[in-house]
Amino acid sequence: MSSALLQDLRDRGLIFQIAGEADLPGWLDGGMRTLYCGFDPTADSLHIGSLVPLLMLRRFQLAGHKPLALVGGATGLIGDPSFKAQERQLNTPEVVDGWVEKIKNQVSRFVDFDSGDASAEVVNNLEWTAGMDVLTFLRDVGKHFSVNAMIQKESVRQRLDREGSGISYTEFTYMILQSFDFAELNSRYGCSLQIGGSDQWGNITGGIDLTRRLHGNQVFGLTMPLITKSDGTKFGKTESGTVWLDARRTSPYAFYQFWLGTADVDVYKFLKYFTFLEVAEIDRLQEADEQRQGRPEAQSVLATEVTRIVHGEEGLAAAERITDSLFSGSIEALSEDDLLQLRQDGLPTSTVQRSSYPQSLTQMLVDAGMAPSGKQVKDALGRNAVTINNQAIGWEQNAEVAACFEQSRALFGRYFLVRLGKKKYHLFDIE
RNA sequence: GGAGGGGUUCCCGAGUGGCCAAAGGGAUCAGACUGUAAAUCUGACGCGCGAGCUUCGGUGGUUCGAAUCCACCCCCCUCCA
Repeated sequence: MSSALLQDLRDRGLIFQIAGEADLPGWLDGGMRTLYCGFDPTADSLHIGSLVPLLMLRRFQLAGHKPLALVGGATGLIGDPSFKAQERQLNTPEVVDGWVEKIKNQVSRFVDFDSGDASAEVVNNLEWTAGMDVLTFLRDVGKHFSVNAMIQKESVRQRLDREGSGISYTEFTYMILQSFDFAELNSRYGCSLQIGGSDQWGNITGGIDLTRRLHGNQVFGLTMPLITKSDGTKFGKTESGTVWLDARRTSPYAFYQFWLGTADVDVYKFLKYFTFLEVAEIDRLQEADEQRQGRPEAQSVLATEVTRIVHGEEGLAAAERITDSLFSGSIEALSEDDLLQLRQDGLPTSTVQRSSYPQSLTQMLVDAGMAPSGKQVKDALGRNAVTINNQAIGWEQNAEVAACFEQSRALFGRYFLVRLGKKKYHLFDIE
């Protein structure tokens, strides 16, 4: 059953490196196996960078294996130096602890906890590290690590070689902690496969070595490729920052829009990475898109599928509702209920008092978070790139806020839909 | 503790007394072209509608004038002890 899984993962381009490649297919076919992937709490939410490993856990579960999602309550206190250019600021234990709870919750949505023997579990590595004393750690764990080998790892190479940065003993120890996790999960759960991003290779192989030395067991590792975009810019960022999995940080609407904006050259690859659609189906979609003139369908499929996975049917419906009304329907066609719904669905909204308008439009839009500085609004105004209820506003009207938001032009006496550029919308509720 | 090298606007990185709000590249934003894509071209890119205001690790000082010079301090890196 499971060599098929590996084949599928290969077809999707999801496999970067495998440790124990020769034995892994047979081992997976031999029955239900337990695997794990770690997620460190570096914020109160994971971002889309964690989506591939999360879905990977699910893919293994669907193939009949048992996934463990490890939330790094301990490792999150230390900070992973892998491929990081600089030493990171430590967070307080209280803060990290709060994040652990949130991330546990988040992670739980991606795997199935009611799957018989293959039911997922969430574990926290603080459980087996918090009580360990330094001498035990150094004698029982540290003794198995060769510093000579550790400094050879590519993941810390730039911190060791590069002039102008360095690495603290604390971060250098991270690898040992994560390795110990693997060994510990091996003895507690019989866990024998760790998956992670390609940047985790060094940490994973460290854990494989330690498990063999400590318990004499052969375990496996599998890494996924770094997600890249064809234009070389970083995946997962938008002008407003990171794309988070938490709906409170990135609304389902914004999330949906993020995927909709995927470049043609990347979209089929992302469909394979981020959805459960069959590879053959994705290939068919690609062919159909290539036959057709003009706009491909793939982006829409991608946005729909991923938004459904992360935010559920309801979140998807909200995102589609806003998208449809803003980008295809004309806003005059919206009912007051529709506007309220958009607001609830996560369309950015501000309430402004009629009596206390800001001095200028630039100020108002900056206050609303539509642009980081007045300069950018000014620029947009100069190019007729700002519209209020579909009416273009020019630079000369910058100081005439009241006129721009004149009540007679309002939708339902109070709403103004302001567009900046092609894609940024904001609803103003004038009281 | 000693010697040397560094800390510049989001990032990388020039700049060593005025022509510096500070080269260049990247990222980002807007416009044109399009398909809410890419590529390309154009413009913006410390803040402010504006007059103007605030920046080059920190604090003082020299000077008509300092990112640039001086003093002290903080932080980072390399080598030595």
